[in-house]
Amino acid sequence: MEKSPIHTFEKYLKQKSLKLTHQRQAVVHTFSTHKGHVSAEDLYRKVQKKHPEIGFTTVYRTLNLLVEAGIASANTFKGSCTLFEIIDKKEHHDHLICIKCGAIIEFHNIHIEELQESVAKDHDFRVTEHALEIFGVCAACL
Amino acid sequence: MEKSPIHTFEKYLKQKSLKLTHQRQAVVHTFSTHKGHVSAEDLYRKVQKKHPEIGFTTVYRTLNLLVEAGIASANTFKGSCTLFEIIDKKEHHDHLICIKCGAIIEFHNIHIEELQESVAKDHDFRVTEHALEIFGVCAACL
DNA sequence: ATTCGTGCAAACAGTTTGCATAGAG
DNA sequence: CTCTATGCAAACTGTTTGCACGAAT
Repeated sequence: MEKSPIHTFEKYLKQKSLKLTHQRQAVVHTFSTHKGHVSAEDLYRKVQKKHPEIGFTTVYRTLNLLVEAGIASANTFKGSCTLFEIIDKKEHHDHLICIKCGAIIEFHNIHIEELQESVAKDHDFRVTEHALEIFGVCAACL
Repeated sequence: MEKSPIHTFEKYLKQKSLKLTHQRQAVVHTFSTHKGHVSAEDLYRKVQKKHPEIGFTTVYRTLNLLVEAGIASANTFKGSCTLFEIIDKKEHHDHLICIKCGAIIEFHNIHIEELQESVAKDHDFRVTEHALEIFGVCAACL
C-alpha cells in the first residue's frame, strides 16, 4: 500500500515539528496532481488559480521542503531552469528533451544504469545520483 | 594535421567578416591552454592576470562566439553554473562529478552511447546532443 | 503563549544588453 | 572611412533572504 505524497509530507512535518498550514497543503496537493516536471514559477501560477493569496516564496520554500523530505526531486536542466517532480517509488528515470517543443520524455534503461555503475567503479567513485539528458528532436517535431 | 583552436577561430572570424582583436586573441589563447572546464567568470580572472584591461563582457561574448564557431562547448551543470571547454576532435565524453571536492572526471563509454542511441530510436527521437552526469564521491574524498 | 510560517520587498548571482567610444579591416 | 568590438553600467532572470505580522500547535 502506497502512502500519498501528502500523507508522507504530513508525517515529515510532524517529525520535524513543523507546521501543516493550508498553504503547504495547497502547494503539495497541486504539485502531487501535476504529472511530470514543474518549475517553481509554473507551480506558483497553478496554485494561484485556486489560492490567489499564496505567494511565490511559499511555493518555493515548500518545494524545497518537499525535496528535503525526499518527496520531490529537483533537477537543474540546461539554462538555469530547475524543475521539480514527485519522486516515484518506481525506478529512477532519465530524460529525452526536445529542443524544439521542450517536451520531456522519460525513459529508463537498466543497462545504461549498470554501465554507469561500472564506469564509476573503474574510477573508484561512489555514485550518489546521476542525470542523463539526451537532447534532440522528438517524433512530433521531426 | 590538426588546426589549433586559434587558427580555427581566425578562419571563422574571417568567414563571418568579424574582427580579430587582441582581446579575442588573448581570450582564445588563455582558454585553449586551459585543460578541462572553465566558467566565464574563472576564465575572465585568468585572462585578467595578463590583460587587466579586458572586461568580463568581452570574455563572455568571446566564449559564446567560440561556441557558435563550434570550437567550444557550453555545459550547464547543476546550480546554474555554465562551464565551457574546448571541443576536442576526440570522442564526446561525460562527467563524474565529486560532490565533495567538485572534481570533474571525464570518461567515455561507447556502450552507453550506443544504448542512448537505441533508447532514442525507440522513441523516434533524433539526438543532437547528450549530457550524462554522475554525481558522487571521488576516490580522493572517500 | 510560543514558535514557526507567510508574504512582501529587497538582496543576490549569473547572465545579457544598450550605448558611446575605440579599433580592425 | 566604415563597421564591428569593447567596456562600462545597467537591465534582467531566477533564486534566496530579512523582517514584521499572522497562524498553528
